[in-house]
Amino acid sequence: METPEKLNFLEEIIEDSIRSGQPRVHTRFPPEPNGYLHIGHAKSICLNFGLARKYNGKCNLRFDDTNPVKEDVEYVDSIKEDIQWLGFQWDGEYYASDYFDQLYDWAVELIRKGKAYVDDQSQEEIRTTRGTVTQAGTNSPWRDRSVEENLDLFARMRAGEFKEGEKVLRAKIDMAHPNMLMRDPLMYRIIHASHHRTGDRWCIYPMYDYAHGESDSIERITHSICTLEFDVHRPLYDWFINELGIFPSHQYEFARLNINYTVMSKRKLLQLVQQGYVSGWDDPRMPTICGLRRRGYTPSSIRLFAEKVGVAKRDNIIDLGLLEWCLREDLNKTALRRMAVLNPLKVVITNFPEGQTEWIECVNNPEDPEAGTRQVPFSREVYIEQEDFMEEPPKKFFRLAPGGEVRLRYGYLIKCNEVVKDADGRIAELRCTYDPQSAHGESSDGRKVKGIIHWVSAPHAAEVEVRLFDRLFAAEAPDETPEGGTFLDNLNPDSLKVVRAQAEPSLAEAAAGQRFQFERMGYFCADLDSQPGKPLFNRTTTLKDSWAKIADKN
RNA sequence: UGACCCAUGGUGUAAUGGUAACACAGCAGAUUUUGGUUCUGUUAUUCUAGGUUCGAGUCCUGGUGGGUCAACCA
Repeated sequence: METPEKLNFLEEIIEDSIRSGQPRVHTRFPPEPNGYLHIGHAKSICLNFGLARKYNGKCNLRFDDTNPVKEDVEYVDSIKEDIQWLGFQWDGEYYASDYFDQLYDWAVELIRKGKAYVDDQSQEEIRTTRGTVTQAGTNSPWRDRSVEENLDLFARMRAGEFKEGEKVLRAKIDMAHPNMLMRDPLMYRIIHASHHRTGDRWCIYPMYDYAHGESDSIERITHSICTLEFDVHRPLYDWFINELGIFPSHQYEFARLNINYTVMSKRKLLQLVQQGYVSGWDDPRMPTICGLRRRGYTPSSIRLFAEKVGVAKRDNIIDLGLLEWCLREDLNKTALRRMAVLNPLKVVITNFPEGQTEWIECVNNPEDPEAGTRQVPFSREVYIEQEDFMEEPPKKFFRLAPGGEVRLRYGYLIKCNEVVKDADGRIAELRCTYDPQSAHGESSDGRKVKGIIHWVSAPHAAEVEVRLFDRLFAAEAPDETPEGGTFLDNLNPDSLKVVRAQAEPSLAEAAAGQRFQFERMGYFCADLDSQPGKPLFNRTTTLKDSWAKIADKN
């Protein structure tokens, strides 16, 4: 039985057009190269490339590079890297700047048709005569210049005869239009700046609204999808295409992705970087794609997330927990298990011979038999997690306590006989005995213990640096601040904690980018700066922790 | 106060005029050498008022609530 597939509204639109005889699907992902991509862009990438893939169509990568003062090649490189890392490949690499000549010719055509004019008003005058959302604007005194004069002035704008702000080219639509964007929108402005691709060839640059639809049209894009805030731009998008009589691309809008406990605007992310609140665009706490990558997220977990959040036109705030769930879903199946103790407490096993090492076979991944096993050393002195021992355990505490017994994961049962304290009364070490008959899940008399804890042999342990990340913001909606506040006030002061951990020896040789599950502690990834012999791990995310909930209730 | 978009469990997303469902989260239990994983069960949903219809989450009208738009940004 085939279950009917649930289509999102964009797929509905595409399938409608297929049914009516328009089978071709061509999308595009159109970033401006003025910053790094974030998880919100990942949703758009998955949509554009995913739709093309699903309907045997194509998806272009097009850089919307119409504003030379904001853009840079540094960004185009990072954008390409991020898209490929996510698992997508574009069918063509294009730049809006490749169309500057065509766009110029079309502007001349609109002037000839009496649909565009050169305006001499200042920026201030243009702003005030545009009116407001409730009041109509007023016509520019230059609105009715002759075609010849407009042609001459526009050519001289291009030739560099005017200073920035002296003149602009405007579409002649309707200064009383209820949609503000239709009140004689600007098509070209003068910018005497070098462009990262066209250099100094141009000193007039097209605005987004004039360039975007035409670029889509040139590439014969069938479905131009963008976020909701461009909805009011659609009439203008259509207006230019209609007036020019060119290939009719169509724009469709979907709700952008929002996630709680983070910010998604490029401006704010830039601020975090520039003011040093994070170490860079790829700080593992950032919602940027490079940040998530460095943190240890997998491409497929992000694709799964994009699929799970779906696509609609309703504003949304997705729970960060869903992204983490998608990550664990992936990593649980693929990450090799290792043992590392983040907050070590020394345990001496008094009845284990001094100087002896026993090698214990440990499963690399219980979810994947093919991952095999490894040998881990065991000896008289081991480290366990401080939080796995309590002198006065609460109810349902299955871990170690005075007189209590737990199993060392993959190893023996140990019983705590003595708690040794230092001069300040702090627990210095535990003295335990082990049951030599208790390997492989057994015990000398058939008794069962509920607690299983991870451990590392002290003399064999590798000391490693581990960075424990928490959410960057303490507030669910960091943008919502009281009067006079900023989103920076909501930064989580404890978003980064660095510890020196004791890890099983093999971890010392981890290569940058390798992912592991440290049993019972979470998923970790060797950082970009990690080197064999001097490893550095990022905690990608914790494991689900149902004990924490029980402990909270106590 | 203008135009446009949106409104379904806590969070998302479906239901295409005919039994309101799925995922995450929550809760309860089973399994488990990770308090992980897996499995089972379970709580909880159509903004509001009218209208059309045998029948409305879906169509229509009004209201309410949220969002977008007044950069020579994209």
